[in-house]
Amino acid sequence: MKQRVGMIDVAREAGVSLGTVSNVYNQPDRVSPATRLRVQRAIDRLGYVRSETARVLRGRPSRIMAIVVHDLANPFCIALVQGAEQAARRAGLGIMVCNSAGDPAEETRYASLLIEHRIRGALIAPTDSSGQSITAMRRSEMPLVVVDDSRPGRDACSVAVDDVLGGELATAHLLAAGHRSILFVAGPARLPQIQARSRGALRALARARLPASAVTQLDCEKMTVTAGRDAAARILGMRTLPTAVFCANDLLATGVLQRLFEAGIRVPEDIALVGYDDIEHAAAAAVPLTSVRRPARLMGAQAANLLIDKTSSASPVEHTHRQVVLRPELVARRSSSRPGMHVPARP
Amino acid sequence: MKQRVGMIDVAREAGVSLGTVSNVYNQPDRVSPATRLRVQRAIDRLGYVRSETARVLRGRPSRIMAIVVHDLANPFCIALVQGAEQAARRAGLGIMVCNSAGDPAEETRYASLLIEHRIRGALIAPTDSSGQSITAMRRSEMPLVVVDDSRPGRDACSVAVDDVLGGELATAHLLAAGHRSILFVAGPARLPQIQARSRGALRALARARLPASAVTQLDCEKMTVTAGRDAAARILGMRTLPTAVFCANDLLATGVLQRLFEAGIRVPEDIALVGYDDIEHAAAAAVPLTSVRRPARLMGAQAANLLIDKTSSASPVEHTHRQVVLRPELVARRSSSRPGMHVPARP
DNA sequence: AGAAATCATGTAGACCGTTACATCATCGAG
DNA sequence: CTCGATGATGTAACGGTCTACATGATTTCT
Repeated sequence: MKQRVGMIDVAREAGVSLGTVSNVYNQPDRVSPATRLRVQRAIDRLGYVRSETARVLRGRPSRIMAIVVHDLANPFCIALVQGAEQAARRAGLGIMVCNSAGDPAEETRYASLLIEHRIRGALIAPTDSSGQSITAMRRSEMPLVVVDDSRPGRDACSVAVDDVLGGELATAHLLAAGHRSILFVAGPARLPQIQARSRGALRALARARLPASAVTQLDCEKMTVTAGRDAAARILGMRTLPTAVFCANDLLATGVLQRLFEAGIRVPEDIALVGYDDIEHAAAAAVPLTSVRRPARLMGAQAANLLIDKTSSASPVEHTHRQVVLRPELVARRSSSRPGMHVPARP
Repeated sequence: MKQRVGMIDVAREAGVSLGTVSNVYNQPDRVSPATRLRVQRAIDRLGYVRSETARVLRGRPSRIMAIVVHDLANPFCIALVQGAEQAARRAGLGIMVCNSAGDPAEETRYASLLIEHRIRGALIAPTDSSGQSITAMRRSEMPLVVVDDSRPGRDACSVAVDDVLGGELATAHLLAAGHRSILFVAGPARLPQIQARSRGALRALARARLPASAVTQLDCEKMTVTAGRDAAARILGMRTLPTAVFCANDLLATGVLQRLFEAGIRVPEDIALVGYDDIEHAAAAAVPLTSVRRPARLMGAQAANLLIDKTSSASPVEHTHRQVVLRPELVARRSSSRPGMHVPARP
């Protein structure tokens, strides 16, 4: 069982001093080509690998960053992760994925794990608005980028989508198709994203000079397919059915679609349906789903790049927080098309 | 701008020595309750957090482990990650997710990143059979668990599914429904998993005393929805259509289903369809998809636990590699039901 | 009772593998 | 002979863990 081989061993093997080996890595041009080669050979011979652990301890920025999401089962989060992973990979970094599963306690636990590891920084899609873990991280001076939190906070970098506009787009689309009885199937009302989308719906009504009563809201505890099925069950129990349903999320919409289908209600003929996020699944559903697209991969990538810039700049003091707000986009598909003017099946 | 606070600061604040603070963490019962409390208070007051970096450098096992998958876009891999993440969380560890994107070079790059970081260990779903990165890791003595590689190697821990059985189950199911002209839409033929499923198909034929010609194979470069659409296009160009299609993967099956539908071919009436993996999406498809279920989350969790056990045992020398092989299971849904005996729509 | 052994607490100091910085040779040019 | 370059060396951090040892109080033995 051989001992771990360190820089000293390499130095001895190459017949130079410790510092020279370090220089070969960090200031190659300060070392004469001959010595450099000798050191290189020693490194290969011994199969030496630098210890990041020691480098970080010495003050170098870590090459690991983290992304904390609230639901790994949600394709939107997955897309965020993919985007971030891709950007990180380009910069030679690795990504730690933390699933808070919507539990603020888990989020906090992960936060302390990350702080203890002195990682490069974190992308965080906060679970609750209180932002306990965020303040914990900020206290530890860990670089942070907040993702998918629409509230305009000037005290941190963030990447988000204009959810008010998103809600407006969806609603306006349905209004334009003639719907005057729209149900907004919302997620937990405490989430700022949900509130924003709801405000967007109202704005659409105002723009169209229609009464606020044209949209009613139905809150759900979770934003999953199952929750969508439950919501649909509640819809079916209503005295008068809405003519259109706008869901806060494509998973909810998928659940609603399934349950309505089972009840023999046709989409879009009987009820028009619009989702949110435009996850990949949406286009391939039984009835291709109209949805408000949020560019998740792009968001992940932008957030990661923001963090990388932030932590690469030589002078971290003069850093100003940047807020990126992306525009959502309505993707019309069959689930909301007016009878007789079907959108072709091909996505 | 305050200086980072370390153990010495805590010690000074509590009026004890450095070692005592360390003992409060590592051997709490060696220090008197009074002192312990005093130290605790100092820690809280100063907002001190231990540096994992320093601990690892001193020889403590890291609290980060990694999982390397070949395609983050594949729900099967996501499920693996979810399982591993859950298990890791229970053990207080964090998971680093690395997407090799099917590129052995990336896999190797990640491998060295992981080694440099001296992480706890790695779960790896290898991209190519050569296993370059695996040998790199093994040379560095990093604990390893191979996931989803069916080849029986006694030189590493592994968690896999019996893919031969999986291929047999799917084929036998179709044979039992009377199909005698089955097409196996395979992935890259070099992948051992694909080879195993193919062998399974042959075994099913042998068991049923049918000629090997009852199953033909169609290779695809990738295993994505798009590849599935392309495969379907090729199928449509055949002189005589098969009566059943068995896809190496649910993504392929989804693509095939879409393309066949567009061509006006009904599933299962005209062609029966069976997928593999049983991703969540499969049950919710337009035509619920029959599939061979692989318990991905369980695999991820088991692999993670294997790794945790391995790295927690006091005596790492007397460790014997364990190979876990799980049984796949056929989940019959409408896409393969015989006309007239429909499985109910509800998944 | 006095010496010795036991015990609970703390302390001191040597690492772990790097990096940064100050120092020190060496040598040709002016 | 002094000056600058240039290249290599030595060493002090970084923030912990851990072993060995000092301290004093309490118990045990003779």
